[in-house]
Amino acid sequence: MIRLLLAEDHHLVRGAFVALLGTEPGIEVVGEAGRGDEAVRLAAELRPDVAVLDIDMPVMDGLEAAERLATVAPACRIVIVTGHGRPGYLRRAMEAGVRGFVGKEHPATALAKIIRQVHEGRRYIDPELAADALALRECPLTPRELDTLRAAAGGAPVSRIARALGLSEGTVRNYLSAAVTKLAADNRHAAVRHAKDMGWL
Amino acid sequence: MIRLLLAEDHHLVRGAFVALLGTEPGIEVVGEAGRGDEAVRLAAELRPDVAVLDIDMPVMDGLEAAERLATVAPACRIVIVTGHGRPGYLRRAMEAGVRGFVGKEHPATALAKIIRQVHEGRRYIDPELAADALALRECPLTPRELDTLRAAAGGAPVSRIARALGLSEGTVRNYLSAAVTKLAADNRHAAVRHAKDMGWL
DNA sequence: TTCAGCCGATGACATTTGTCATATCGGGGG
DNA sequence: CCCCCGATATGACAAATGTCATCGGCTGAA
Repeated sequence: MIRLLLAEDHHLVRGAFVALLGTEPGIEVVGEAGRGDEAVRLAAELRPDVAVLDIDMPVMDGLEAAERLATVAPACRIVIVTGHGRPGYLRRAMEAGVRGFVGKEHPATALAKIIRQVHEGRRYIDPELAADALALRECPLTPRELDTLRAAAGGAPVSRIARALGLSEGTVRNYLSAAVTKLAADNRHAAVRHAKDMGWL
Repeated sequence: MIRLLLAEDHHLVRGAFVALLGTEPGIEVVGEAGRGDEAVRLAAELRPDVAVLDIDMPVMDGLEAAERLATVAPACRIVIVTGHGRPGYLRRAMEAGVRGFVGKEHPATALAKIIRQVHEGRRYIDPELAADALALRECPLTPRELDTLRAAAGGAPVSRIARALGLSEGTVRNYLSAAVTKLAADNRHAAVRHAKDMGWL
């Protein structure tokens, strides 16, 4: 019997997953969490064999939860489930030692099989998402350029970004200009979007 | 027996819903769709009693599908399911004659009950989302201002927006300026974000 | 009919951004 | 030790953006 921990912020979806997996022989859902930190706490307590983590959760996301689980409950194999296939997610998951990675586009019938496969110590990576990740380039931005871009998300004017980072306005513009150039974007807002899509932000 | 049509773009989630509802006595899932247009086609063909539509779907979203179903299959009662509780969605749904509206945060066990209730001709509105909607202010932007803002999302420069909408650049800037002023934003990008948050985009 | 409000446009102007050259300072690699 | 690179800054200039006044056409409500 595989003891499973399920983390997914949408209660309705989580309940549906429980119904889906509950019918599977050999799988038992022993815990449910709606946030990443809850999942970590429950995993430490329940010692499940496998944890299925959604990425998109409030307070602590599934990737951070996976990273913590690696130290808190190293015996627990992890399957990450994600709605939007941002490249970069997969990379982070791999670095955290995650063994399963599937998109929500994946056929539902395959999930139980994937869980069993991961439980046996094998890996499963959604081929669709793996293909995206292979095309993923290294981030060409320096750390400070990334900071600046991050602060620029949300449409703040240069003056506020400069204040937020404790830099001069000129410096901020230099960084943003460099980022825009490197990403071949029209302006910083497009650059922000691009960086987000590539999983660099 | 309630004949149910299920529309949800994420295959994994859809399959889970089928599992969840499949265990319910008196409910039978007769069709599944991954896009709004598919749902409309299937509803016309299968004549289900109730359709459960996710809002967030590619090509045609759940709200538009609901609007079309009102004419294509008027006997079919509709339950809308939504992940993010953008205000404005509820309003549109009500105008389309939708009888059920639940967030994905809703307890999963309640879904079957809601479907039965809607099938009987009663209504069910998620109290959480209803509260948000009551606090909803009217959108102060004119239709064209909204179009322009929409085209500005993603960081396109004015020149491209103008081309996309077939307007002069001056006009585009006027609209954007008006939108920025009305929303008390620093610039159009902040205005886009604000409008999105309010469910106006 | 008159008036208000939206649509679309133009021109002028101030401000914000984006770009570039250039400078200093520190750290790391050859 | 020297050189390069990243972080930080300044100044200058061009381009994009935001704001405002103003115009004419159209439509719906009073």
